Amino acid sequence: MKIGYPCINLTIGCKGDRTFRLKSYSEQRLIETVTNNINCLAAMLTFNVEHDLLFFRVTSDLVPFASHRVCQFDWHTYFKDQLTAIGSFIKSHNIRISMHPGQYTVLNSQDNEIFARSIKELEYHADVLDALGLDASAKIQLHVGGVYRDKRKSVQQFIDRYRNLNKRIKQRLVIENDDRSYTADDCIRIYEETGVPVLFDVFHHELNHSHSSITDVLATITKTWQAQDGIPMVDYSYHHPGGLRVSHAKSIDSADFERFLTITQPYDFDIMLEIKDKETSALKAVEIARGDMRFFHGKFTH
DNA sequence: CCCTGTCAAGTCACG
DNA sequence: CGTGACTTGACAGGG
Repeated sequence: MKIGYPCINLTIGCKGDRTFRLKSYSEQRLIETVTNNINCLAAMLTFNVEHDLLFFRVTSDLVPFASHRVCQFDWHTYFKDQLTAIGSFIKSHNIRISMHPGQYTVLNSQDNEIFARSIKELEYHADVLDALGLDASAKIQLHVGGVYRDKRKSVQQFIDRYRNLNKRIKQRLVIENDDRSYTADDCIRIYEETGVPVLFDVFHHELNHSHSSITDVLATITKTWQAQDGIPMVDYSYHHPGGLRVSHAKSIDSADFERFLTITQPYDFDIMLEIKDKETSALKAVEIARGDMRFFHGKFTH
């Protein structure tokens, strides 16, 4: 089990997700921004290793507009040395990496333009992970997409599109249950048709689930990850109970997290803590996991 | 320097 | 029909 947080670090004063407006695009601006973001990525990974945070999500903003037609720059070659070095660091410290394209990436879209842009975006994400030299255990997590008032048809569209993906993308793509349209059970059904691994989001499951319990789902999704995929990834967050607004908590609820670790004790997976204060909560989670080894039988990775 | 409207892109629920 | 939420605030022009 590895514990991590997504995309940006709020402690080290360098977040690595700098971007700019499309109107102000220039090759010079892109190079400056990507240089900053890559340097910050290296700094964040160094911080993480020093603090036993061995799971990290790389921001989709690493190379802004990379999948947009305005970007003709060969960033892949230009930054080859730096990316290779970061990839070596990741591998030598056994860090698990994920990426998560934004809400505009919709593989099952009914609009062919949106579909084509989504492919470009997935290619960009695969480019980043390939440039880092990472194997197929570095994943790109994606929601199934739109429902378009006909879930059966929309699921079939996803399956057809998935089957036609390049191997380069397919070997990295995993699907994640979302908070309103596709439940973990829906994702599992898609796995049965395609073999695509299922990333379990605990918070989304609480908002949008069928009958299955957390442990039922974990038992099933564990089987969707094959040897080359690595152990399952799980997104964990927490929302304030009883509140009118349903939103991610500012900081981790230690009791809830400990309860979660306890009920999921038979399963091994990497946990991404999607909590606003980022590494602060992830560090608390590491302390909880480390301090309560009787639950984990040593599965927590130091 | 501060303020704030706007930002590449999609889908869906809510009023 | 317009707005907000989603994985998230930051950019950039005007005062």
